[in-house]
Formats: sequence, structure tokens, C-alpha cells
Amino acid sequence: MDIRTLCLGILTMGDATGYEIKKTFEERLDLIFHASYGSIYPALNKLTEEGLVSCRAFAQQKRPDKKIYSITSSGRCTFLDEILKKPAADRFRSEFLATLMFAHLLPAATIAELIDERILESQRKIDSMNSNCNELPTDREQFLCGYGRAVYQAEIDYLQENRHLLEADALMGSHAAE
Amino acid sequence: MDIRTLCLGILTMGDATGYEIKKTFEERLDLIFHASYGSIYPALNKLTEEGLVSCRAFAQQKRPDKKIYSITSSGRCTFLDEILKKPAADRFRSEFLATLMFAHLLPAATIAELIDERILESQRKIDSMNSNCNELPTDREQFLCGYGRAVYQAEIDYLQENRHLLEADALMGSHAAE
DNA sequence: TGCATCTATATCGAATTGATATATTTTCTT
DNA sequence: AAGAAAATATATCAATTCGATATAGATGCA
Repeated sequence: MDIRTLCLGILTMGDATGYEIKKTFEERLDLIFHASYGSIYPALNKLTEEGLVSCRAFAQQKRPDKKIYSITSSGRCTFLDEILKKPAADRFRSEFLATLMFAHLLPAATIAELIDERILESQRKIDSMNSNCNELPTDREQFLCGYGRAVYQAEIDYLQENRHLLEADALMGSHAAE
Repeated sequence: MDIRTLCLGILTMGDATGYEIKKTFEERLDLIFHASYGSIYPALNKLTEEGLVSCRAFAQQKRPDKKIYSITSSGRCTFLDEILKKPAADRFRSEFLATLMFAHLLPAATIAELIDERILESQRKIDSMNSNCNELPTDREQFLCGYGRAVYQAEIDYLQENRHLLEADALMGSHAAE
């Protein structure tokens, strides 16, 4: 599954411009699957070439046409085929955790700040989800929102209970970063 | 922080070949930060050019030299500077969750299988961590291992408690995927 | 003996990110 | 009402990274 496929998926929910598709990625998929203009616009061009979406263009003065994309029936089939495939493994990259891997090279105060900051950030995300989650239109969006909340909460709990393991480590090695 | 930086980090733990660095990524960082040969070898070349690592080459017959990389003192400084920076936000991509976003287009049986499979897979990862975690050499590796375990466990718990939300959704929409 | 796996190098196309450029309209603030 | 800021909307580009592929000797094991 690639960004092309997810653009198709978003278009099953209704016609949209490239800009609106980007917004959907940000508002409803950002936790799950990130996409930038640099991948969305080329994806839409390719999908149009292949007849999986159709495109109505509205001329405008002094700027590029506004283009509204719709999924075709061929696009719907392709999308269904695609989501019936076994999903590939998660891809996760965390600079935060990679930094902690080298906690012994950092001053204890730096580690403590890093963890404090992380906990605050995750709590902020949970709070904003709490106010949204129950108001989401579909059961599956509530499900995904709750999923994110559960994972963030588990992270916070784990950090609070186990940070001493790292902080002891850092303390001993704190002279290394002078 | 990029793969170049993490290659430096791995070399702070001892000299290594490109192959051994790849193995380290797989065995100790795979949950956190993935890297392939296609990024590791070019990274090592660039680091060598910049004097951040040094490289001893051992000639071999009929194949490329074996190259052992060591971090230089300039490399150590660069690495420390790098991990003192504020870490960028996590990057996460889950085809599994993206598929669930479109649960209403899939037959209920498919959704159920998908979730069953996911729970098994996560449980398998937890089991293999359970046998390793306590035997890891450093506190910080135990910490990271435990972190992974905690997050996977939270995922399993959430899926078990809330899968009905999706399965109901899929059931109602099951005719759509005929 | 033969087969699989491990060690070890490296490159290449394709996918994706993140930044940048452009320009109008809408909304907020003072 | 003026001016600033944010939203709408397009698109491209260099740099990063992935995933697959090619090569080939050594080692282990059945």
C-alpha cells in the first residue's frame, strides 16, 4: 500500500482537490500514515493517467487550474483489491528513542528534560483526542482515535515507571558530555 | 537525525564493517529506526570523506575489500552535537491501521482475520522480548525492550476490548465488497 | 556431497520528505 | 476600514531512504 492507494481511499469518501486530500491526511490519518504534497500531486497525476480517477479542471486567472478529482469504478476495484492484500509491517522511526539508546553519553539533566518534554507532548495529544474522539462521525474513526490514545497512555505510564533505569545510566556517564 | 548519524552512534560502541552495522540496526534498533544497505554504505562513504570515521581496508581476492570503520574524535563530537538537538517527531506508517480506516468496505470475516493475525504477531514479538529483555547487557537496552513490550501489550489489550466497534461496522457494509 | 545460511561488498530505480515558490481569498485583529 | 495572518490551491526539486538485486567465498550441517 502506497500513497497512491490511500489517495484512492480518501476519494471513496467523496470528490476532493489535492489540497483537500492533504488536509484529510493531516486531520484523519496523520497518526497512521503521513503524506506530503510532493507525493500527493504526482500520485493524482498518475492515477488520472491510469483512469483510476477522473479530473475536472476549472480555469482560473493567474494561477493553475483548480482540479477536482473523483474516483472511477475502475479505481474503486483497484482500491478494494489493494486493501484485501496482507498489510506490510509497520514502519516506525523515533529519534526520541534513538537518542535514549545513547543515554550514557548525555548528562542526566538532558535525559530528564527529554523525558519530561515527551510526557507533556504525549499528554497534550491525548487531551486533544479526548475532546474529539467521541464526536467523530464513524465507529471506525472512534476506534482509531481510541487506539492512538491507548498507545500514548501506555507510553506515558511506561516512561514514568521506568525512567530511573535511564537516569541512573546517564548520571554515571554524565562526565562524557562535558 | 539521519542514518548517517546513527551509523556514527553505532560506531561509538566499537569498530564495525558496514555489514555489522546493518546487523546492529536489525538486532538492536529495528523497532526504533530501520536502515537498509542502500542507505548505510553511502552514509559510510560520506562519513569517511568528511573525516568523521576512518576506514581500514583489507584486500581480498575476487571480491571487494573488507572495510572496518572506526569513529574519529571529530566524529564523536559531531555525534554528541547531533543527539543534543531536540529529536524530530516520530514517523509512523501502519498499513494495518490504514486498512482498518476502510473497514466498512471489507467483509466482516476479513476484518476479524486481520485483527486475529495482528494480535498473534504482536504476542509473538512480546514473547521473544520476554526471553531477551532481562538478559540485555545495558539498563538502557532493557529500558527500550520494555518500552516495546509495553506498547505492544497496550495494542493487544485495546484490540481485544474494542474490535467489536469495527466488526459491527464491517458487518453492515459487507455487501459492498462482493 | 550438496544445500542453506552467513559474511561482505555495492548499486539502482522508485518512493517519499520537506522545503520552497506563487498568488488569491477569507478571516481576524486593532 | 486597514493591515496582518491564515487558509485555499497549485506545483516542483534536491535529498533521503527503501527494497530489490548482483556477486561470491566461507561455514555449517545433514
